[in-house]
Amino acid sequence: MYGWSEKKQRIVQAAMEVFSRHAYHLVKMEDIAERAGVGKGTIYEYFCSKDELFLAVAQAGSRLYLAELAAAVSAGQNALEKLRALFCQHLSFVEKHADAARLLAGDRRPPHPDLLQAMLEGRRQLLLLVGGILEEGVKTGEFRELEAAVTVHALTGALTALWAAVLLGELADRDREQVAQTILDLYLAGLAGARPGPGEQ
Amino acid sequence: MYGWSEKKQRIVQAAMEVFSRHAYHLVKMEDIAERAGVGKGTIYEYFCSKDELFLAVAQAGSRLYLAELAAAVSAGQNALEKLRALFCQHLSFVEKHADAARLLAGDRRPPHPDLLQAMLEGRRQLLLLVGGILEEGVKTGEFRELEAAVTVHALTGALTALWAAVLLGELADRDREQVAQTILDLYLAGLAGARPGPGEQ
Amino acid sequence: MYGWSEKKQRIVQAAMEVFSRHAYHLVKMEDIAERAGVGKGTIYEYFCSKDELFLAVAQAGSRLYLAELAAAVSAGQNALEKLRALFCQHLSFVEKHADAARLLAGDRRPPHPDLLQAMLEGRRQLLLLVGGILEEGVKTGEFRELEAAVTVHALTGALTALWAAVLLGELADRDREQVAQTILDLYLAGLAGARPGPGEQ
Amino acid sequence: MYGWSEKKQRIVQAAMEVFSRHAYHLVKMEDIAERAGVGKGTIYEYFCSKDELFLAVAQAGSRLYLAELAAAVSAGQNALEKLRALFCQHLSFVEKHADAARLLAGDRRPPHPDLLQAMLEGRRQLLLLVGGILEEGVKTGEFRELEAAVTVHALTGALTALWAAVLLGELADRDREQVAQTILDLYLAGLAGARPGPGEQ
DNA sequence: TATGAATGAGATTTCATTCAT
DNA sequence: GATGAATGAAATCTCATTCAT
Repeated sequence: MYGWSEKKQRIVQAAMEVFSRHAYHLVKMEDIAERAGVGKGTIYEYFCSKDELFLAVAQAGSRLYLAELAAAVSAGQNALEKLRALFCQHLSFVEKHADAARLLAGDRRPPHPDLLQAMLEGRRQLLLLVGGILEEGVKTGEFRELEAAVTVHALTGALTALWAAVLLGELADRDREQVAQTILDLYLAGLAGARPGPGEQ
Repeated sequence: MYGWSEKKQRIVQAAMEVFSRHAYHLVKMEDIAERAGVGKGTIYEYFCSKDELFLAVAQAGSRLYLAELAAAVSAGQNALEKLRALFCQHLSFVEKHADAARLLAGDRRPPHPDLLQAMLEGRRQLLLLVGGILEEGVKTGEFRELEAAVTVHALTGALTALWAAVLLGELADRDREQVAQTILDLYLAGLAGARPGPGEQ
Repeated sequence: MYGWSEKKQRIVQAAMEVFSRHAYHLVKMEDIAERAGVGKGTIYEYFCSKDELFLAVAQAGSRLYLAELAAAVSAGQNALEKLRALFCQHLSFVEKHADAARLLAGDRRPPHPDLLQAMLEGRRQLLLLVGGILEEGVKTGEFRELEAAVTVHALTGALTALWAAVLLGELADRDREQVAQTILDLYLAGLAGARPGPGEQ
Repeated sequence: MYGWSEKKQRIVQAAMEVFSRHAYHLVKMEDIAERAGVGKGTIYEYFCSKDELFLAVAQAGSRLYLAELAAAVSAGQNALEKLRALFCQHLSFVEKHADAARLLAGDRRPPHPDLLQAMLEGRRQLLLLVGGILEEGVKTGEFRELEAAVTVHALTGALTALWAAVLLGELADRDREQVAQTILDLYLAGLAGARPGPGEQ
């Protein structure tokens, strides 16, 4: 991605903006070309099909997201800090990269069956990242014994749903930190438990 | 929906099967007609466009889901039971109605911008249902004080993610009850808390 | 036409109303059926195709027109009277049978090439009728020597154009008799000649 | 029309040839494309719909006709000469531009109601042109007092009918000049009057 | 390399016609 | 005879893709 020419970058950026706002079949190559400020044929210098372009865009978004997330998480010293970093970074991302978030939260189904595996790759990475945090927490005793392989879905599902809520403006009046804290409390203490005091966090 | 003719039902059923397996633009009206065992033109006797058919299918799936969910939830005597019913019924649904679940978990983006509001209706209903459980639990003291408007997204997000996991076969080896229990534990006691004993459940 | 059942008549009448107002390809068999108050399939009990129905309608209109015209003309005692009757009756027709007039003045091209000859039949009849008047007038000396085969087109063309003008409302403020007289004057005396006195008419 | 690209011209030309020979609904876009030697999609680069193409063709024919007619007429020194020029040029046109004439003499009804006004424009222009000749003639005393608003329809109707006759081969054996002279005599001297001597013409 | 005019496969949709009732 | 639900051939129009410039 970093070796990409400036023009290729422009095309991907434009495509992300368009694909994130409209369903795949409503997006015309010409729309993307226009927004990128290049000719329609130029796109085909860099991508051999609309499908491939979509995949590239989805993967670019996915990689950007995962890179930022992984970086933030890895800065945490323990599972708890990592979990907090996960939620905070995740919520930051949707603000900085609304288009990418909209794309990643949107169509799950690939535009062509052949791309299914490629489009599931990002999901796998995220499950690994979150699963890793869970397992680390269990190992260190920060978290109780739990079934990481199931729990991980609850956590990643929450992430996606938070993006959707933000993008639909349903959390527009809320502070990001406050939202992250609320979610963190939920997953740490549960619905029934007392809110942990500041010292425990 | 119950006043629909048998043929309309067949068409919706066929459309759900096809739309749930392939992206909107990959689905041809002819595919649906063929699967429904009717002529292509017959679909247009009942739906004026592909868009409208898709919407009808999405709404049929959504209504079916919400009806089953609401029925199960309302049988619970308190918030805790309702939450358990929510997860159990949700996981049952994906087994009985894999197509509907695949459709509801799939495309978030409407095939045409005009349909956005209609397609968000099901989401609103679900948020109300889950939000209601949370608020009831807080009122009765079953749950601690919490921000229902934020928490609700974590819960609904988990639901969707569980479907995705099931549909991708990632939970194929797990018992549904066990999964529901794991999730329930997570949301009741949190990651840090001790697993509640049987008496507390 | 007189042996037609009442239902066939209703269908032809409805078809005339619709075909006279909209281009052939904009008219749906269902429109006609609805206006006739019969089922769509019923039309096919009487006519085997849309083409044939159109032809029947055109011919019905044509026959009605020619019959009325011929009757009026034949009442004239000489060519001059016949010519006057021609114009008067022609202008009456568009008032009494606006739909038929609109149809006859409208599409010249048949909806299918095979129908060309049939649709030219009415035209031939009209040319014969008008040509006959001319030849009679020449023979009796009422009219000067002239080329009937050419002149006849000028006269019939005027007829059609007058209908068009009436149907477009361009002669709405004029009395029919006055219009007929003006046209008659034109053809009798020409543009340059003096208006013939009443005794000459 | 003169700024049109060569390809657009080809398309209009091909469309005129096809539309002039077959009813609107029998003409397929592919027929036009094939005759123009372009791809089907290429037509849509220049015209957004079949309707619009038809309108463009009709207007192109109409403009060509009116331009040639107006030029010929304006060369006449007086009303009489103008009237003669009108008939001569009119008859020339059908020989040089049989397709355009066939189209203009054919369907009066627009393929879509919305196009009615646009398609009546040419008619209006012709009525103005002919009406102007009549009024000039009356003013200069070349013609007697007459109702131009009515008479004009007789003249334009004759024009159309002459085209029809020519296109149907009914005047195939006649010399154009002779036909024009016959018609001119009719309108100048009438049916009853003596044929004007050469000096009067 | 960059372009966009040209293309035509392929999609949706219409509607004349059929035929079981 | 009368009906209208069902049909599928066929039309318009779109748009991903190509390729001459």
